[in-house]
Amino acid sequence: MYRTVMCNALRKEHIGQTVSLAGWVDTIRDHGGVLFLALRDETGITQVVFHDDEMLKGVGRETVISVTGKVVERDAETVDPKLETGLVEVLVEKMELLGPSKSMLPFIPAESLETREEVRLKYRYLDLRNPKIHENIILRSKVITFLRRKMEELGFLDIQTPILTASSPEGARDFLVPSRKHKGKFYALPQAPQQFKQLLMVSGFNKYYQIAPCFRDEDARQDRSPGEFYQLDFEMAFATQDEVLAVCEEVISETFRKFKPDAVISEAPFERITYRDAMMKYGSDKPDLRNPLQIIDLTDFFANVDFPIFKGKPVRGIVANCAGCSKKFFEDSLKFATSIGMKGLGYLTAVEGQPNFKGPIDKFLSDAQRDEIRQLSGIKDGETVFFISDRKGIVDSYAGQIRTWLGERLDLIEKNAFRFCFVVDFPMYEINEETKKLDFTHNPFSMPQGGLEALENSDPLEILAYQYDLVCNGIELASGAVRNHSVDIMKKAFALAGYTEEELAARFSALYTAFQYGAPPHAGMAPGIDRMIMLLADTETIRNVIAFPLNGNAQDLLLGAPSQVTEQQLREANIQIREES
RNA sequence: GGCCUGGUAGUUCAGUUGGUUUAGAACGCCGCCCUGUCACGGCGGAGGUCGUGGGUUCGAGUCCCAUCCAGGUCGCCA
Repeated sequence: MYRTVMCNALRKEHIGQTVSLAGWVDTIRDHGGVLFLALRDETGITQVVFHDDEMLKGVGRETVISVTGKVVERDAETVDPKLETGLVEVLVEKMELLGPSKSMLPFIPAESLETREEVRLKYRYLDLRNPKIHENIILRSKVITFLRRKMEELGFLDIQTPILTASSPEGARDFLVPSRKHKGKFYALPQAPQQFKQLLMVSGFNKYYQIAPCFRDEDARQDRSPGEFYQLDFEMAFATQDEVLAVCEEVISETFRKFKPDAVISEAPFERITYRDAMMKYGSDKPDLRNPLQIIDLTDFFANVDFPIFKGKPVRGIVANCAGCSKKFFEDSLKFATSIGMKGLGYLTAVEGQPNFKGPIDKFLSDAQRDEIRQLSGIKDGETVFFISDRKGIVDSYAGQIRTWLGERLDLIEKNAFRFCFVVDFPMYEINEETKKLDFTHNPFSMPQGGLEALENSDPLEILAYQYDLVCNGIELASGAVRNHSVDIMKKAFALAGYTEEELAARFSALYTAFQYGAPPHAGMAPGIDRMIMLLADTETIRNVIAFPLNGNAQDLLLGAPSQVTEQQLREANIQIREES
């Protein structure tokens, strides 16, 4: 037996007992004749005391030892209030060195957060000893367990789908795995279990879920780990959009309430915002509702103002209280605007008791127009309205970025809050700027609103899909859709995007065929596990909630992946490496 | 792939307009001292291809060019 108690177990009532502890040496304080050693395991720290420094030969920081000794009370003036075990200590009688450690560590675990990420990832096992990072991984485990319990309770079945599968049409780049037995052919790792979960619905499974690994060969972001990530993937037969959103609401809000009991969390039902409204009011399809600022449309107003720069273009306005803002604030706002590609940033400030506004655009306005803009914007004395104008297609994004900048700069973002909303009614199609042809906006599996009738009789760009996102604090947490389970509607939907029935049948042969043998209507969703835990752990990079993450360059610095393989492995996989000139 | 920022001791960083003999600090590491610390303390010490290659110059950590690496960001991505 290495230990009889863990390092956070001992309390006053254990005084007098003989115990064994095992763990890592956190610190050693040598007083010549008496040595204090902080022994750490996953649960905490216990101070153990040596009176013979010979016993500690070869023991340094991060050495793994086990000790046996008697639990004694600490004198009142020597208790350590920072430790839960601080009232007692263990007088060591016997020590065993279980795992020596090099004395020169790349970094001290407790200080890993100040260390370059490259080094942290190379010595990830040391990094993971940092209690903060360690806690994130424990939290991850607890959250996933909670999600599983919740899904089971709601009647979902946990079903595994293949990892070695066929290249799928999700839109991202696939990871390919060469086939040994089928020369020149490849498996692909799933970008999501999309087609399989739909096939499960056709198979008669009523509710499916899975903590599903997803693989996409795309570049990393702060909130997007490269290569692989996990989703709480679920799908429901005979379900409407509202029924899916209700499940999502229940699971997500309970999860956040359980793991963030002190935070302000949106009450279910979460606000539903149409894609069109989100783009207009927040300038983004993933609005951060902690930011109270909203964007207003001033296009019609400026159509009648003799201001050449805005003439004939869409114009957006944001009212913010900048009273007391310095000249530098306005200079910075302009600097930010130009940094994101805007040509300028106009504004007007309402001054108490004055009919005219302060700001460069005022001189273009008539008195009637000044009244009108006060009405339209609801601006009050001391407030400023900022104007964003550019061509359609980019003006919303600019307005959104200005909204975010103002919110952050003016410190308007609500603290310790999780503001959820569903963004719904995404357009089914969009125009591809290069080819001038119709593309699916999201994925081609979504059901168009209005069904076949809409596809046949409406302007395709006006058709909405039963496609929805869950957004929290400006982060896209989940995405889902009511699926298109009708072959007839599918044919028409693909025809509009320029695919023949033969192409449809070839590209999606499994679904295309399966749907001809009795497919139930079905719908689902997939919240991102990593992002959810990132929010719950209140950490700024997604790599802090993954035990062994790839770095931003999609490399595993610990095991050294990707790596070269032997000639024989290449031969067996029927792969030849092309020499670049 | 584009752009921004960075790369100096094990780690985190400083290093001025190119010029102070031997490139510094903190933490860590090693040695000695210390019987009540808890981020113990004191004294002493080791530790550097200034990312790499080339160039300018009497002289380069510092300037120029190229290149590699890292972080962020856009493209990409649900």
